[in-house]
Amino acid sequence: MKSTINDVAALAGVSIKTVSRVINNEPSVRPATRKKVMDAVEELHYQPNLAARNLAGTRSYTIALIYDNPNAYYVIDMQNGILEACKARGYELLIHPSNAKSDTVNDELRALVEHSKVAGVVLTPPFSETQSVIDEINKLGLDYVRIVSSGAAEGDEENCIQVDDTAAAFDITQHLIDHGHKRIGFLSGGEEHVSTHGRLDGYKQALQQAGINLAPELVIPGEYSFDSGVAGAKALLESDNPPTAIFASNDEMAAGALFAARLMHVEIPEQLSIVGFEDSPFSRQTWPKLTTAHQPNNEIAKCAAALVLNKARSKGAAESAAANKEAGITKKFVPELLVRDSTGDSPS
Amino acid sequence: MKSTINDVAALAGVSIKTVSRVINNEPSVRPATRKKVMDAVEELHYQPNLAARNLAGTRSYTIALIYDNPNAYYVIDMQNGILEACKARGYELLIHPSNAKSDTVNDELRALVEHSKVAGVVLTPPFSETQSVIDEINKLGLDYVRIVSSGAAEGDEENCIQVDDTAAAFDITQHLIDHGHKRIGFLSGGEEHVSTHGRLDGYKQALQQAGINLAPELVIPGEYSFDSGVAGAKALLESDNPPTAIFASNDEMAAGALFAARLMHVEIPEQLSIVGFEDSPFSRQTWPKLTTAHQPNNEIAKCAAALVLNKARSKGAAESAAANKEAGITKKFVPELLVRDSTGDSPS
DNA sequence: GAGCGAAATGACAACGCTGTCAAATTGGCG
DNA sequence: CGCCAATTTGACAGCGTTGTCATTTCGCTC
Repeated sequence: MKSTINDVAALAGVSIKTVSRVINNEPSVRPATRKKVMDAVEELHYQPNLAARNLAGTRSYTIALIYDNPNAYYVIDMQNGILEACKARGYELLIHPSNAKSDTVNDELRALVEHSKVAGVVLTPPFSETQSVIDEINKLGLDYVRIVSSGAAEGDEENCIQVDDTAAAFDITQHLIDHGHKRIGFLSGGEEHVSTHGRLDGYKQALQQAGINLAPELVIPGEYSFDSGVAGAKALLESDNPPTAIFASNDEMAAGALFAARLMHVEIPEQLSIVGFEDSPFSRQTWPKLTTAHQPNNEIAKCAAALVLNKARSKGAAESAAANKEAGITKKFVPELLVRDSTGDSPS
Repeated sequence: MKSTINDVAALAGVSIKTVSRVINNEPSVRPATRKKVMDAVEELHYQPNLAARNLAGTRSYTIALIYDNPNAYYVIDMQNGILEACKARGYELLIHPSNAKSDTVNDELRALVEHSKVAGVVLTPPFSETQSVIDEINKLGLDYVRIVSSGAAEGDEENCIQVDDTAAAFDITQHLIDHGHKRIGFLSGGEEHVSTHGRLDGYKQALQQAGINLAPELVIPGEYSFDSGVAGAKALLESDNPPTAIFASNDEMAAGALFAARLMHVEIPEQLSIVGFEDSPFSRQTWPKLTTAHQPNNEIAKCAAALVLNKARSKGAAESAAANKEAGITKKFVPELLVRDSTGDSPS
């Protein structure tokens, strides 16, 4: 039924080692031989057994996605993107949700390597921005790719897929300013995320460039959640001198802000403009639909996965190939402004 | 660094086979020996290597989750539940999104078995309700658990985790009836889902029991999506004799209905009541918050995973254990009515 | 067409575990 | 105290690959 490398070798009339060479794209196989083998592979629908490969080889065919993110859409997008890249190259993906608070990631990482012989990992915030995690990974000799907010790439650009939160936040804020808004509230994400600071920076830069003074009371701390968006927007709207627009650090918070506005009978966008960030599916399902910044998570994930996979692969093969193959992999993304219905001209 | 079964055997002063027996909980090991081995395992932090196990054994330590569902929350809940169960038993989970339309599942299933030696699968709708898929799985000799709408369990209750959509839909409809609603619109999910029919049945039964005639024009076909909810609700509201309440087959459709209502300046719940189904996180983030039926997906997934895992395990061990272990596994769930703010008394 | 270095191929061990089956140990009983 | 059956333990092969290293074949040169 299921064919092994032996079957292929027999059919092609070569040794199993030669088959191994062909399927691993190693050099030193004559074209004629290679063809014979490939034909046999084709005919038998041969697929190398992963367990055997992982066991025998020095390199492994499994990578892991490590995350701690309550946002289902984000996780799914990431996951699907990585899965695509894996499938294309015959790799397997281990999903590993963890807990940033509990501080057990490092142990889990070690277990992942020893227990399942993982070759590489894709790290998402906040792990991707935590030094101790990166140190551990280096100690373990794992290949990795960090999906980070630009600020966190430091001297490690090689291993990072960057999202330029600052530039995108600048654009968003500018959009608000263009509509005549001068008092713009800012709902912050969690302190531990570098993106929180990046987005705040973009907001500040846009204000400054427009000659608008930063009003510290308009910047509300929060944590990337719906409830936090509700609370933040409420605080803002109940203040003495409420803003005419609110920049929520992500779509969930924006949805929360929308909820708060509704609660307080504030019309959107007539009396208040609200923007989000990420372009989550539900930013299209709110009323009104949210103006936001499109963050292509699926694409980001695909690039991240392709990057780790190339690394893992280039270990054995020609190192030079690495740079070569990175062509087609985008390493820096700038979420693009997406104007929908939650923003309009300033009422004042 | 990483210890193998040999290290444990050496430290415990026994053969590797005995160690194997202990870690697999096989009988025929004297308590004293067992303890020696367990101490050694402890001391070395030994964890069996999964690739080796999968390669050597007849049984495997990997299961797969097969799904085709655009609802990120659903998938994540399922996934996390299964992951928990897997982790507890040292299993690995392969995530396998597929496409019900493309009809490639069967091939993919086969590849999963041959390529990765998967031992069992958890199937979610619509695959769990597709006979050809189930046939293929049986042919492959895979253990499986189907998460299905009650109607689809047929004579295969043993392998099913059932969700009683009919009972839950009945309760929801009853809730509406209790509030004086007599014209209740019904927004259907996709035809291919058995749950669609189950929910419709519950709706019909409640109407009948209350002596309300079914108005066929109030039942709108759709497909479990936001857009479909918008369209369905619009059609209903624009009709000559619009309903005073709408039962949307899931929360996404309900959110769509909310959107349509807003568009048409219909106040919820004053002029129209809307209910959803599933208790997705965003049913709490709409305005107003949705009345819905709480479907405990995470719990369902955990039970499903525990069930496949028990099956895979009991293969070698005492068969009798199976029934025993199933204690604690719920096999039938009835989503519970959750009254929030989108329903109220009938205006008429 | 003999000789040589390079390229292509193959034989075989090893990866870490489980399954099979044989060997050793145990305990009960006459 | 010895014998036998039952229980416990171990030796060894094998799972399907890859890595190492030896062997064969090839393409030239003179």
